[in-house]
Amino acid sequence: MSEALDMATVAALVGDPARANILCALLDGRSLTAGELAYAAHVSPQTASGHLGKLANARLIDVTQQGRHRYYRLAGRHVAAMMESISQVVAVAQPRIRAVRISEDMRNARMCYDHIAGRLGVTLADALRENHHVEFADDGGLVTPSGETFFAKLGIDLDGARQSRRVFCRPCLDWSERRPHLAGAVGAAIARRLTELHWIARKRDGRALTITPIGWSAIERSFGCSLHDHTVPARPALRVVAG
Amino acid sequence: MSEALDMATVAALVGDPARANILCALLDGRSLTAGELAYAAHVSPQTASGHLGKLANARLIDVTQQGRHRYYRLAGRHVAAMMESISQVVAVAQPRIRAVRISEDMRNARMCYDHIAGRLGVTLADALRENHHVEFADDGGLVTPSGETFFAKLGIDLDGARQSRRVFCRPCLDWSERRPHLAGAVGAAIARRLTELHWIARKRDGRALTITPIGWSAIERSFGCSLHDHTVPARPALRVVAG
DNA sequence: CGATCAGTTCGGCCGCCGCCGAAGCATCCC
DNA sequence: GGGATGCTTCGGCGGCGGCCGAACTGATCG
Repeated sequence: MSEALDMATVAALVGDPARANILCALLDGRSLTAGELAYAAHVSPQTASGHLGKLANARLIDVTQQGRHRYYRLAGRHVAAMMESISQVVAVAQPRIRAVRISEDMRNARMCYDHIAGRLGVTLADALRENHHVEFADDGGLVTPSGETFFAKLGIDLDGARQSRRVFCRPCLDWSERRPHLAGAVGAAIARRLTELHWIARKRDGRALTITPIGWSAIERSFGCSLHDHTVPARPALRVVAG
Repeated sequence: MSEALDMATVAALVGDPARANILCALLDGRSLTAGELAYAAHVSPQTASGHLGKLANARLIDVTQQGRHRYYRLAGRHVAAMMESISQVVAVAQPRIRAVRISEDMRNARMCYDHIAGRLGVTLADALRENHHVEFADDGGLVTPSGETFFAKLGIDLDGARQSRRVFCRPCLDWSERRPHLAGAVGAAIARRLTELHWIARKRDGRALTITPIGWSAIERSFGCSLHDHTVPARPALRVVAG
């Protein structure tokens, strides 16, 4: 009974457009400053500050101060999971025509809290499934023995992931592609490893990802998939100079 | 971007105490009349009607008319999953002293959408895990080969459950016990089968469950667990007469 | 057919909450 | 120290939305 009241409180926090925008902006797992979040939420700094205070007070987000900046981030995976499940309800309940313009960068490859989403995420998940390295059900999955050796060869530490007490392997309905990509501990481990190998890299301030020229062929080779659906990799020299 | 707006809309629907109460009341998967829901939400019938209209309009609940009654139910598992994930955030974010009085009936055994929760749910999950019939990770799990035969012997159709495209097996943090019970397709199949066998039965209008005298020993025997933590089964003769 | 009951619709009241301007603190830089 | 900049607090305005009383619809029953 009182549980429902607490749930209403939490839901009401997410139920404000500005706060929902803030939480969505944090969904990629990074820390953002109050100013950046105010901009993302399309509200003034004072207003954002109020919202951030409420979210932090309810322990949906955490803060760390750094100089005169305050960095906010999601309080944990459980918050990301909640946002995802709300998004699922939206997808099921309001299957309206997707007139919304999704940036091509985001569609191609992006981070979804701590794993890879977008065309790249779906392509990788398809490849892993086709090669019987993983199996999916509606809201769960598992890594096959052949998958174990495959991930080991890639340098992905599955035992470590398993110890994290997270599920190994979980399909997550892709927001833009409407087909599952790989989430869970394995999804996070893959994203971590591919970043480490510089096969993928975050674009400057955004959830979008770049597939590096090295990564392009390396991913196609090791995952046995084709990335031809993706746009050509952005000129890396330019990016390095710009960065 | 617009996705965040939609999410805010859905979250705002859950964010009202009366509506949260309504959704929680429907969490056991049954259909309730508008009047019952008004009572559950502690609001007048007119007010409840307004809320129900909004929830139905947003496709969070479905309606069927029967005579002069209108029966409302959750629009699907995705809604139950969302409510569960919100509840998880509440549990993690507000670990305050549980001063709330939980009814002993509810703590002992209850339905959680379509599977068994409460002490019984946790006990069953523990037994299944101890006997290596299932394995759990943080947010996923699997049925072992020994589990397959175990469930088959109980008359639980795992293949059918697998075809439903739901995860086989998923731990779900128990609301009252703070430890995992078994959810997913297997959880639902177990609940269905145990009801079929009359080992458990719903108490009259509520999520709470009764363990029948037959069920008491049968469950202890077949699952290899002790139910001594549970209260003695309520007098069945009385219940039959009353029902 | 009137009476009753379940449920919804209408209308108006009221309070909560999101919003921004202005001011108040910190921190950093010269 | 002075003056930026980043963020928060305060205060008052305005509107959305939840609430209930009253009236309406439609089903059931004698």
